[in-house]
Amino acid sequence: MTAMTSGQLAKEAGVNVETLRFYERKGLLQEPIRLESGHRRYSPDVIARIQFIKNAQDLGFSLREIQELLELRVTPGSTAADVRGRVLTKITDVDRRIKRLHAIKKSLTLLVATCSDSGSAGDCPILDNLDKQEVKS
Amino acid sequence: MTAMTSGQLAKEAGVNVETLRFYERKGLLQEPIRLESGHRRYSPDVIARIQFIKNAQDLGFSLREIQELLELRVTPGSTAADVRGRVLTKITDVDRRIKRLHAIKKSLTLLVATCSDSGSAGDCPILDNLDKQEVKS
DNA sequence: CTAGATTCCGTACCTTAGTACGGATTGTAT
DNA sequence: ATACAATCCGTACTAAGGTACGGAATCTAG
Repeated sequence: MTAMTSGQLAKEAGVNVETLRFYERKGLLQEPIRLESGHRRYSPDVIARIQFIKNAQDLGFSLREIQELLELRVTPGSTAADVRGRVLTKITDVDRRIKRLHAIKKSLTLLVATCSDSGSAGDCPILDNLDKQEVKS
Repeated sequence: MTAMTSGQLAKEAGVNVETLRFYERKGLLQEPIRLESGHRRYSPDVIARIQFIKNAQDLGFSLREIQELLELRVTPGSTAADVRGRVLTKITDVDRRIKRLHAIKKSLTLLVATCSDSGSAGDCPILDNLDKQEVKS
């Protein structure tokens, strides 16, 4: 079986059929050839492409960014350094988010320390502190 | 000036007027009294309430969660331990997100190491690796 | 008093990443 | 041949957190 239907591809790749159409609209998947009937016929290579998308998503890339990565792949004149740059930018981005979460955690931890675990919610110092709290990121 | 218009409140609190209506619809802000004309009249206390919301947002709480916190405040029978519990849950959540971001960063860093910064994008090993990459969270 | 600013309302729109729906065609198996 | 499954399409809907729009009514300053 050298070619597959949308249903088969969806199953193989572990995505919804609707998702295939969605990716196609977004330009993440090339428009496949069609039968006379209009039904799509996919090359099994598309499975790998979908894996690529999912892996990149797992690494924190948005579909927009993934599209750009995929375009780099085929754009003449684009260099490996370009690709590397995207990844480095993403690392910086991830670093920022980690820092921010650490700041949040710190604030939350301080907040918990103010609360003695007894008494009514209305008297809970946490709620009062939320009136003044500030997170530094 | 013991009472203020929506425009004044919005300005004082640093939010959009539309946001006030939005929060009202969401139940985050109590419906204010109205003039004969139907125009809203706010107590200056609402500024603090909006600060509370913004601070809690900064700490990673969603509007839904903030609403629950605000409800705890006035629900008879709810305890300080309840409030404390919400915050502890949020800390756990933040921890999970931090761990996940660390795993992502690690993978991205490994990815960058595979790329020699020269050559064409099509040959970049990063793109090949994205076909097999896996993030462990 | 009148112009221009503000506020009112419902609704639509935005982003992201899909999922769901419903009716019309095909494809397939018996 | 007939039934049932799969696919097609456009559109609408979801979540979250708002922002924008347009027309009507009201408020305020000169």
